[in-house]
Amino acid sequence: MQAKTKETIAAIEEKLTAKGERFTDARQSVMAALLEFDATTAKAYDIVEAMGNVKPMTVYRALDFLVAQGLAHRIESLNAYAPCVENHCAHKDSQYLICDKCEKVEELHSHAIDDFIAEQTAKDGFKISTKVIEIHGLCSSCQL
Amino acid sequence: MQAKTKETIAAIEEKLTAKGERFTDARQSVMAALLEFDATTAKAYDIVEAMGNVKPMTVYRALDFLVAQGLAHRIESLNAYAPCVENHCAHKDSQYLICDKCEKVEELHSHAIDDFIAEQTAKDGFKISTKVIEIHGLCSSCQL
DNA sequence: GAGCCAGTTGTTATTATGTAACGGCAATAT
DNA sequence: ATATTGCCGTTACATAATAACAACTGGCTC
Repeated sequence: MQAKTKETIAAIEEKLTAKGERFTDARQSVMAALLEFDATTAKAYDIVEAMGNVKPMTVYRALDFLVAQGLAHRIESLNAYAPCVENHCAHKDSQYLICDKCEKVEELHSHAIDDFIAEQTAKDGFKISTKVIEIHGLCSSCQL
Repeated sequence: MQAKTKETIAAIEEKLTAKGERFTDARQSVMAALLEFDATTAKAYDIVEAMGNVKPMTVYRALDFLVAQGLAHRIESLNAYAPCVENHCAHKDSQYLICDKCEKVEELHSHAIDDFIAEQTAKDGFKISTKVIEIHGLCSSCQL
């Protein structure tokens, strides 16, 4: 386990306990596993495998928790997850840039895109609850 | 089977043969089944069930074809499919408004949104290949 | 401390979703 | 007619996710 992972876990622990949430062993382990993939996406069963001796159910439950806490994102178009350590503003409205080669995920937080979509959908009288915005392609490093 | 479905199938047949594509029985049946769901999303296995006596593989193959031809869309966030009859411009860059109550899907074709995203991602040197933009919420009818 | 409650975990089984592989058949091309 | 290509049927399998229920844990209250 990378040193950085340990640090991050410790920092998260602090934040969660402050919030009154329980950062249990299972949750820590899954978060750690996710972080070890180093900003690339990981499938639930990748984590199951990486952890060894754990049941899928355990991993899915932990992932649900992490997503709810904004510590991970689910990437719908890949059935995968990415860790998220930075705590940005709302966190509900992000857009993901997913490199299909190196699998790294970057987040955009364009209020402009949000506003734009809100404006366009308002015309239809559509009431937005959640948005899935996942942009696939090649990151700058992988274009070489 | 609705009368409208038959018409639509016939129209598609014509268009596909003009393109040199084969609109086989399996493909027709799956397209018809998809249309019968009447603009709501359908899961692959819903179609398997609706058709009876068909294997999943058959349905998945037909769906792949239909998606490739722009006659259906895959909704990643639902693992589902929606028919698409109108032939709009590029067809690669649409945004979907998905009502979580009635399951109807509407398409936006906002060049503005596209341009905006292109502009934002250009800053990161990210080269876009495909975009998944799926907006969930309630359509105007279902808000009442 | 004893009892209680909500949240969490362990375990098993099951459902849902999607593919691989291969042989045969059908349409088209040479 | 024969080769080639694409399509289909079938079986088996792989991957993704959830249901259900019992047991445990941590913090409450009395």
